[in-house]
Amino acid sequence: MLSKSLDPVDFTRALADETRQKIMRLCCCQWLSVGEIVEKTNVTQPTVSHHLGILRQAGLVKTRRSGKMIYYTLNQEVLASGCCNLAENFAPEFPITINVENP
Amino acid sequence: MLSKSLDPVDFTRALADETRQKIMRLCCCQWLSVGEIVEKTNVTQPTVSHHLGILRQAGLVKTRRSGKMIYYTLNQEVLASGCCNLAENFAPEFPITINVENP
DNA sequence: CCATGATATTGAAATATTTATATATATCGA
DNA sequence: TCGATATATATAAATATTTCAATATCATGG
Repeated sequence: MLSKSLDPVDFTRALADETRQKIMRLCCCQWLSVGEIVEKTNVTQPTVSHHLGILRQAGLVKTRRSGKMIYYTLNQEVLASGCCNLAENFAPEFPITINVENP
Repeated sequence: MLSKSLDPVDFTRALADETRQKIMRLCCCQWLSVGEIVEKTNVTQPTVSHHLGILRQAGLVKTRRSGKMIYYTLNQEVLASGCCNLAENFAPEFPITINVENP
């Protein structure tokens, strides 16, 4: 089942930052701990936490705790449905569909 | 032919504002003059011009002059391809396609 | 329970964005 | 060309965002 998608303003605002998109790229298809994300970006740990918080609030990441570490991964489903929602709202003449993978 | 789409950061930043989305909604399927857009929003004419400038720079609106007036309409094609691009970048597991209308 | 390591939160500085007022530019009709 | 109207630009104030240093919280091993 596809998730309920964000309001387009909230959705785009959550995405509209270079550092957040860098983080999103990093944990797009894998689970990374905060420390690993810090290593792979040029920003401090609190800054990474801040951006992860914004992404989390928007439902754009999933989290999993393992011991002291918290692992993050991008929620691609929410991302995809947000993109479709955006297109449905602002580009109705160019219908877009998600080709959901067979389960 | 589908246009070359924006960098995801530029694309989302252009969209990430409530006033701009209001303007985008207004001129989504119609041509509106700046004055008409001002009437239908709660902001002043310079503010509308400012936002139209941001949308124009991102290629998200088309313009047409008729006498003293300049008409704007949303470039749905750029919008749609930007959405697809975003999804391709950040949600590769949920492939999205534009169903281009038959020409 | 305490010390340690991982992540989150607080507070503040730097920067960017949004908005409005004032002004400039451009087009048209007389 | 002048005046009127439509839109754009410049400037500045208010607000929001990004970032970091300092500190707090949370989970684990001893």
